[in-house]
Amino acid sequence: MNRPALLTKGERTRAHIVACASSLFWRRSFHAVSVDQIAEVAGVNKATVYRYFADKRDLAHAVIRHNGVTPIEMIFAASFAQYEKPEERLAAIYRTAFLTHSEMHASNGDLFGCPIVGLSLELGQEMPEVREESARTFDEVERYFTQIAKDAAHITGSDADPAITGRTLTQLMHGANASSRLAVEADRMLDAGRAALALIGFPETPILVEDQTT
Amino acid sequence: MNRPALLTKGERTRAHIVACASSLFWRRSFHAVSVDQIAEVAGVNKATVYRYFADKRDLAHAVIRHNGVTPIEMIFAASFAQYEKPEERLAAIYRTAFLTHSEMHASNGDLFGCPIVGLSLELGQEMPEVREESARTFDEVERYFTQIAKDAAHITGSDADPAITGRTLTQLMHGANASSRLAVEADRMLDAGRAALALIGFPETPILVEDQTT
Amino acid sequence: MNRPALLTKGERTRAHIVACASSLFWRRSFHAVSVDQIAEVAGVNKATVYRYFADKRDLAHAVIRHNGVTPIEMIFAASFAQYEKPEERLAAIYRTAFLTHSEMHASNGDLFGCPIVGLSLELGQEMPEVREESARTFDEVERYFTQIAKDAAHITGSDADPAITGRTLTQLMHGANASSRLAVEADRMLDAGRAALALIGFPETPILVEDQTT
Amino acid sequence: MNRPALLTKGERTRAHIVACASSLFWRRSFHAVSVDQIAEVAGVNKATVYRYFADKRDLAHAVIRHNGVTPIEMIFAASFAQYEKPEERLAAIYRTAFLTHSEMHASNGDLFGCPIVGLSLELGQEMPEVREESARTFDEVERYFTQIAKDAAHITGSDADPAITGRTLTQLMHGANASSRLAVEADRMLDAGRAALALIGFPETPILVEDQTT
DNA sequence: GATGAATGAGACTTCATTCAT
DNA sequence: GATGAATGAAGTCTCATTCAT
Repeated sequence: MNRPALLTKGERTRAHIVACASSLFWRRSFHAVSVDQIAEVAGVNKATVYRYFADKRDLAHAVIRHNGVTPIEMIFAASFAQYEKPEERLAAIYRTAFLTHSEMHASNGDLFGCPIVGLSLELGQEMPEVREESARTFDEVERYFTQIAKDAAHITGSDADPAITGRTLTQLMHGANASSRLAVEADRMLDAGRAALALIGFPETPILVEDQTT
Repeated sequence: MNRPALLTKGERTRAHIVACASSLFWRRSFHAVSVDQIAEVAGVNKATVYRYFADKRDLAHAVIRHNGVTPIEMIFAASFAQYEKPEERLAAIYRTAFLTHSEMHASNGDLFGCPIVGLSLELGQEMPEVREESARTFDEVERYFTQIAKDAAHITGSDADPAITGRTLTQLMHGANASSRLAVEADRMLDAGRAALALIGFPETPILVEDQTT
Repeated sequence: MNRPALLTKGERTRAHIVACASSLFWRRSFHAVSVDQIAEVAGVNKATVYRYFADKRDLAHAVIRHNGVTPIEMIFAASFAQYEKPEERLAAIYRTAFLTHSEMHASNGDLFGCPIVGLSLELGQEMPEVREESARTFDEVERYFTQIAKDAAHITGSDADPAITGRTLTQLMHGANASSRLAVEADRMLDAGRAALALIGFPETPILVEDQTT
Repeated sequence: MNRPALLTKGERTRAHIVACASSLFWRRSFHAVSVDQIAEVAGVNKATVYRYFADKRDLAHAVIRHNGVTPIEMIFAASFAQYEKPEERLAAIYRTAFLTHSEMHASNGDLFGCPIVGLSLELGQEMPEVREESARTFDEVERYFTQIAKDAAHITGSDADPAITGRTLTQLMHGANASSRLAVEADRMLDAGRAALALIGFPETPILVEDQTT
């Protein structure tokens, strides 16, 4: 999508289908979305979907991969690239997550939490590879959080184990996504963000520039 | 189930169907399980299912209610009844959750996290009532956790807002369930439990009596 | 079909579906007939077909079994029951086959040869069990023909091996069916019948009472 | 194939596609093989298939024609060219058929009988032209066999009608192919060959040089 | 209170075919 | 002369649901 000319027509079609499927799975779950609907939303014939994906399960794989790399690059790596201080990095991550959720809520009237967790919980038994792939993605997330914890401990002089703090930060983000979606309140993200900042010893760091709570 | 003689035959059949459906939905998601399969597992005719439930969605409601009340009674209320100190209550809650997950893993080779979240994420859009019902359940959980936070703050003299801590504890439990299932590791529950105890100011409280980390 | 009251409703439905499928496969081959068409001809819903048969292949099995037992009982056993002399038995078998073909030709304008061979040739690779089942059926046919050959040799004093003659008679019947269908001429059956009678040493035995060669 | 330099590239491509389709139809039937598979086996693009053939049915015609001329040239004409005596010609025909089947069995583990009959039986209703074309082919076969019968009668002094014997020989060959394939035994070909030789009055003529009965 | 039998709608998937390059 | 991309129609099979007994 960001390298228009470098993709062949087929690659573009494929990527477009993945994006559409991803969005639909996110909102309505894997089994509640039919291949017909995916094709319709993507504006292609159903047979075209099957030209690029062996079956519906294959689409789930592609979606999980798509959503594993993309958001990490866009949220975590971006925050690390832009900021140096651990608390600012953490704040940036939650800020992005919160804003994403807020916009989603404003434009859709709904809000869909983490695009991977739902799919992985749903398909965990049926397609263990999907769960494994998303577990790998969250390991990567945990690495980012552990780095933040380590840097923060360096500054605060805390002797807490950064690995453990990293895991807690990861779980807190899971919980933030889940409770945001269940309560349909983006603010839950901010609550979690503040708790996360407190956890690494920077309770005062603001997440939003102003008090623009939604 | 705990009041055997007070249920009519029909009520028992109904309860049995709900229990079977709950277990299946938990493991394989709502849409991946057919009414045929529920009937088969329950050992009744499919038409019998429809005698007790208007349709499949109705079953989802029953399951959510079943899983909202039961675990709270069994885990949270039990812990409050048995212990007085907030840290012991919190430790008991995580102990039970951990042991449940461990046993599940040992006997099934798999482990299914929270029986409500998956269903609610899956059906959030399609059946908002389900999401609302489970949101109510988690509000109740949050009340329990807030009580613990308040009692703990009383002892430690912390001036943190118990409402906020309660919410964080709730989100952490969400995250613990999610990461346990995704990683297929019951130990994630212990990690979260320790983080939770640290959060309320009792980092030394043991969750398990010994080091029986399965 | 011949024991109306002894079959449950389900068994009748099942038998009816098999009969319809058999007729369609015979005329148009297995792959050229859709389950929809079978259901329509049988006057039942497609899902009903799948209530009685695991899949379309399962229907092929049922059809092969249906056509293995029935015609042998009806043609071979009947001829053996009615006649004693080997040449009369052989003549009766060919007479029945010829008349069946003639009637088929008269009423349908077409003529479909052996109801098993086509299916078995078509599915030989894809479903070896079907081929094996029909091979067993033809072994049974060969046993009948071998018996005729033995009885005939006893009378004529021929020292030809009845097993070999039995096999030749079987192959000749295969060929008669094939060439009748390909040429759309029931008379081919008579040609083969006369050759068969000559083979066992009774070239003069008439197949039809009169010269009613359609 | 035997005039390499005289074919244009297009003609070669076309012939190659026919050969591949023929082989696939033979093994797996017409309807069980998709145009995709034919293209893949032939190593060409699917659209290329449609450059040479109007549709799939057209391919069936080409295949029937291909298999009508070729084997007759190769088996019957060759035998007539090489031998003079009718019994030697007949033995040569069955020898070739037997060896072809044996090799097929040895190399494929399976054995596919006559490459025309299956297709014709399958498509008899749907594409009468196919059946007619193959009927013509078998008329030609019958002419060869009738010639053998006439020559043999001349030698033996038999007064049997060569036309009738020719037909019987043709049907026997049909039956030999069918029973070879159904039983997956090339030896059935030899059985039929011996019966055929007996039929024309030369029961002692050997089909194979030695006793190399695979 | 329970069940065997049946069904319409819709799921996933593949087919033969065409078009633009 | 050949191909990658696309499609409408049709295929097999399953679903949630109902009815008669």
